[in-house]
Amino acid sequence: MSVPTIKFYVREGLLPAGELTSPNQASYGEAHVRRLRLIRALLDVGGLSVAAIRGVVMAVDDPGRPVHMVLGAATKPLVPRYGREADGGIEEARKTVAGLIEARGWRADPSGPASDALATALVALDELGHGRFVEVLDAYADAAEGVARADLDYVAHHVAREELVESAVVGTVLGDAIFAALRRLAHTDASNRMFGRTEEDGGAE
Amino acid sequence: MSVPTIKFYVREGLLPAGELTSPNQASYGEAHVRRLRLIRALLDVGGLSVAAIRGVVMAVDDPGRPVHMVLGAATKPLVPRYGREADGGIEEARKTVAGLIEARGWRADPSGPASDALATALVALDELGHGRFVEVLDAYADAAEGVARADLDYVAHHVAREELVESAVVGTVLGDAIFAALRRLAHTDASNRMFGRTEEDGGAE
DNA sequence: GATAGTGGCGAGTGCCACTATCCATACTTT
DNA sequence: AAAGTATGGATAGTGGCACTCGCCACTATC
Repeated sequence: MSVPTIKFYVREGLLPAGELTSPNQASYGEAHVRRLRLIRALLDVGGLSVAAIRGVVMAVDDPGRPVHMVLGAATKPLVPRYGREADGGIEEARKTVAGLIEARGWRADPSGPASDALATALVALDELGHGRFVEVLDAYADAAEGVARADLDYVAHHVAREELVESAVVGTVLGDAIFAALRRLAHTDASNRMFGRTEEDGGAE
Repeated sequence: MSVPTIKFYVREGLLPAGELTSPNQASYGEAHVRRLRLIRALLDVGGLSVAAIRGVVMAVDDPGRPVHMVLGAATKPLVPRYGREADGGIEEARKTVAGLIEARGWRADPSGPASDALATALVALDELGHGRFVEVLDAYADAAEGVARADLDYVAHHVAREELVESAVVGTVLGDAIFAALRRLAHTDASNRMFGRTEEDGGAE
């Protein structure tokens, strides 16, 4: 971690400035190192932009807000922003999403950012000729519930209350990466069973 | 979709040039439109780079190769490239991953890119004080297997053999996005149940 | 026959995550 | 005490990437 980079993060508001002991001497503590690791994790593994990370840390550092609001604010920058404003059929996709939320009994906003992201992805899939994919959406939702349960379980056992928000952010971002990697491995396994290969370089999907 | 952008894609090798009917007139067909949609999906939803997409389409278009090799080549650019070379403890994480693959009986390469990505994420988690997370890794793996089964099921029923490779790419990328969104929704649900909120703006994580 | 569009190509744009340079001051070494 | 080095702060520059512009010769269209 180079010094100029750290200065850059301080300027961008990702990292609090060290406490000045003299006009040109500042001291950094364990909290700074920890924050730095958080930034690197969100940046490298999560692929977040500096602006998004700024949003996250501002929410994490906000002292007086009720927990669930901080959670909302902190995780809002985590859902990726899709460029295109869906050429068409987005309404139908939204209905599908709303129906899923309804059927599952989820207490979630059918017009929130996560629902938007889901609808956008479904539209893209449909445009590529995979409209029938919605038929397996339930299996995905089952898996998502399973993962969410595991996350809650972990949080309940291993996370202190004051670390809750940061843990939620970390878990959301790194959890995505971990699950994606596991899915790749499971796909590789399936593909190799199907086509009868067992070793070699990259591993077929 | 602006004309210069399309010209750019052709130049970058993402999109085959149209068939020239005159020295300066080319005709584009359904295949081009489809390819364009694929590119936009990978770019916008999947967040792939142009270079990665070039790798994908080259593999997809390669006619003579055995299916599993094309699958491997096509999905290789899909696993994200993490910048940092893990400060330490990567060896232990690798062992954890290898152990998981072994325990699951997965036919997957414990030193392939997906395994690498998983190990990197685990290291990052550990550095942030969440080393115990490995305890819930099995639940994640269960979910990943469930999703992979659903994917296979979908492919078996709805995908023609000649579309297999492209579908695998699309499914890998969009599937990630879809699952991530569903996970967000499931988290929102859990959080709202826990903190007793039911509506309002963004949806708390 | 003027306007507008096309293929092809090199160069330019804007955004983003850094990185280099500078300055004045302060700590460290000898 | 003198020399060298490091730090905080600020401004400007770099490189990569996904486009985007402008130019050219030519052609399709009104």
